[in-house]
Parts: sequence; structure tokens; C-alpha cells
Amino acid sequence: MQQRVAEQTIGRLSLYRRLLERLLDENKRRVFSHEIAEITGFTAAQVRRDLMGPGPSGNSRHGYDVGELIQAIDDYLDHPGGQRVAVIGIGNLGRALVAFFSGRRPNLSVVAGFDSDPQRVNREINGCRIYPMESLSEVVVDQNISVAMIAVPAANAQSVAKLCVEAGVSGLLNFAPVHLRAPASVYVSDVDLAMSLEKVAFFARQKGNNGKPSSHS
Amino acid sequence: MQQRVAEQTIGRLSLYRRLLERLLDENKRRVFSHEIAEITGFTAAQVRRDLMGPGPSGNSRHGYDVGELIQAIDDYLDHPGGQRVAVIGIGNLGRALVAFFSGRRPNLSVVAGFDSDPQRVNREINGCRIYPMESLSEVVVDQNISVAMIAVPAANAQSVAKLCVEAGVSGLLNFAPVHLRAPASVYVSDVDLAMSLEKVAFFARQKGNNGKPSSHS
DNA sequence: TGTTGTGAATCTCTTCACAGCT
DNA sequence: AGCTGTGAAGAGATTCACAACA
Repeated sequence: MQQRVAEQTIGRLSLYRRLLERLLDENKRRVFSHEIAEITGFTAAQVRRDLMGPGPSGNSRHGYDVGELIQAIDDYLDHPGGQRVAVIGIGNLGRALVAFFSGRRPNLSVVAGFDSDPQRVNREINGCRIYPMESLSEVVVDQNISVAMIAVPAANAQSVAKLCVEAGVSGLLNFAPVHLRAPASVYVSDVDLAMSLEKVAFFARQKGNNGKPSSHS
Repeated sequence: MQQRVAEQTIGRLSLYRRLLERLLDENKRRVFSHEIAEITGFTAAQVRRDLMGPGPSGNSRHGYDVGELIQAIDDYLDHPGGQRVAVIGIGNLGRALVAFFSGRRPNLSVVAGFDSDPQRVNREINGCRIYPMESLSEVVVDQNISVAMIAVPAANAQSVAKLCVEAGVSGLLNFAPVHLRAPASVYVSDVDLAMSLEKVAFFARQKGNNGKPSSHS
């Protein structure tokens, strides 16, 4: 167990890592905090502060070694044995999730999908097998799945979540437009698309026309 | 008229409103802050604080009138003339977005989709017409679209965003796994699925005493 | 010189606590 | 009695600013 972890720092570390991997692909070997900040849209101080968790590896002269920094973030964020993920609900969104995550990160692999519609089950999408909803508990246990993405209609989300938790899942990423209840031993994150859109619409209106013409530094 | 707007308050107001509409459907006429808090997972004090923006309408005896409260939030969040939204990129995710938002909220309607693949254009999904990418500027101006949801591959996201902004869009909801740059007069929100999943995986690991080797079958 | 790592200051958001109302 | 609305306190996150260093 590590010390107090700032919620949002973890998210940003994930973003930094993805950027760093891109930089490595482009054969960039070293990077400064202000470069990471520039591309990700945060501040240099923020980046350095976040990197205190994974453990400092910076060098005053050349900044950070990209490869070493990726390794440090890996060690900090990833579970040594990897984690298995399931997608519940294989509608448009569920399919998008399976496709999006397939083969993206070996340490965090989407290994199963579930749907209650018989027409959608017993096939594979991007190498991920789709099972009937009835076999959820069994498959979750067998495959040692610890995280579930919930992409079912709002009316079914809570009962599906319950099934997942009872089967041993300890993290839920919920896309249904309801707040999920779960025991304190389970981490729940609600990604509410309707809310996100309405928020953008509100601030777009503020920014867009009658707002003050901003004087950005 | 409105003072400093707390970013996250706007998001929660959107959630409260959706809940209130559900309550109204269930013929619940009055509600207390602690009930809203219970269902949405926030605290009662938080709810009351958030509602100071839309303007207080609570009554000590019976709490809030559900209908009045919805109206107050509508007045606070919505643009009087409504706002039009476009979805850029009609892959799995884009289709899911169009389907999810169609007919959901009259004041915030998804009126157009765009894709660069000729096979995907010139048809309708849930009553939303899909146009070729070339006509983006024209359609955005004609239909007075002020918000765009970007669901194209990472490599194309920034250039698509530029097109949108130049055509007059002032809010972007970005699903591509990159940080979008935009002028200060445009509000940008990045919904990063990979980041969200990695964050859940991290905290799932911390929460669940998930280090136990599975009781092998 | 220019950068990292970090205590301290600042800014933002949430919770407390209670006056006032019904 | 029980609730709302809100000033004030508290917690949390971000930014500042600078010592240490190459």
C-alpha cells in the first residue's frame, strides 16, 4: 500500500505515459517537464509534482530519460500480474469499447464481453469472446477479471453491477446514466456522457459569444 | 448575471436535473436535498450549495417542488434558443453517441454527423443525417452548430477540431486520446477512455484486497 | 545557464454549523 | 421538530518560488 494518492494525479500519469510511449516511437530519448506540459495541456510544475509518486528520475541537464520514465510509471500504475477487464453490454458503445481497448495495453486486457441478447453472444469481436449474461459470474471468476466496464441501459446497470461485485470485480467503469451503488471495497467511476455534453454546451455558451474576449497570457 | 461558475457544479446540476425528471415521471412532487444526495451519491450540503446558482426555491417544510426545481435548472443551464450539436466520426463510438443523444433533450439536439468514409455518408441514423467531411464548414454554419463531439482517430482529431473551430463551434467534447489545442474562446473537454480505465484499474487494485491468488478451480 | 524536486503560498472545492423559516 | 440557505472553516489540488544541481 502506498501513501495517499491524489485521484487526479493517477489520471494524468496515465496520459503522460501514453505521450511518452509516442515520443519513444518517434525516437525521442529525453524530455523536459515543460515539454510534457506543453503537449498535455498542464503546467510544468504540475507534471513534476505528479512524477514525485513514481519516484524522481530527472536529471537537471537533460530532463528525463523517456524510457526510464515510462518504466517508473509502469511500476507505479500497473499490477505486476496484469489485470483482466470485461465489457458488459455489447451494443454500439460496448462494441466501441471492445474495439478501442483490444491489444492496447498488455497489462490491462479486455478478455470477455457479455450481453443478454442471444444474437450477440458466442462470437468474437477483435479477438474478445462474447458470452451470455448468465455465465457472467462463472467467467469473471475463471478468468480472474477485476474490472468491468458497464455499457448496458440505465435500468439494468445497478443489477449488473451487483452481479459483477458479487463475482469479485473490484473496479467499475460505468457508462450508464445513473450513479452506481457499490460497497466501499469497490472503486466506481461514472462516465456520464449526457452530463459531459451538457457541461460542454454550457461553457461553450459562456465562452462563445457574449462572453468577454479573453486575454490569455 | 452569473458570477464565478464552479466547473463541477454545472456537471452535478445536469445530474440533478435528470434525476428530478425521473422523479417527476414517478409522480413525486416534492424532494429534499438529502434525498437528491442519497440517489446521486453526493452530500446534502453539496446539493444545496449547487442549487444556489439556479436560485433557491426550497421550502423548509416540504423541501423543493420538483417541477419548479427542474424549471430553475433549465433556466440556468440551457440556452434559450437551444444549441445544435454535431458528431464527427461515425465509427462504433460515433454511432453510439448519435443513438444515445437522439431525442434526449430538445434544447440540445444532435443534428448532423460527419465522416470521411464515403460508405458511411448520405444516410440517416436515428433521424440524424450523416454528411461527408468536406461539407463540415458549410453544414456547421447553415445549421448554427455550436458544439461538436469528436470521435475520429487520434491522428485526425486536431485537424478536425481546427475545422470545427474555424466554422464557428465554441465547444468541443473530444473522445480521441490526445489533448486538443484550441483558442481560449473555445471550451474543450477531453473524455479519455484509456485514461479512465487505467485509473479505475489502479484504484480497483488499491481497494479490493486483490492480490489473492484465485482459489484455483 | 537551465532544469529538477519540493516546501510554502494560493486557489478551489467541500463540509461544517447554525440562523431563520415553516 | 426538520429543513433550507449560507458564512466560515476545512480539505484538497495547483502554482509559486527557490535551493540544489549538472
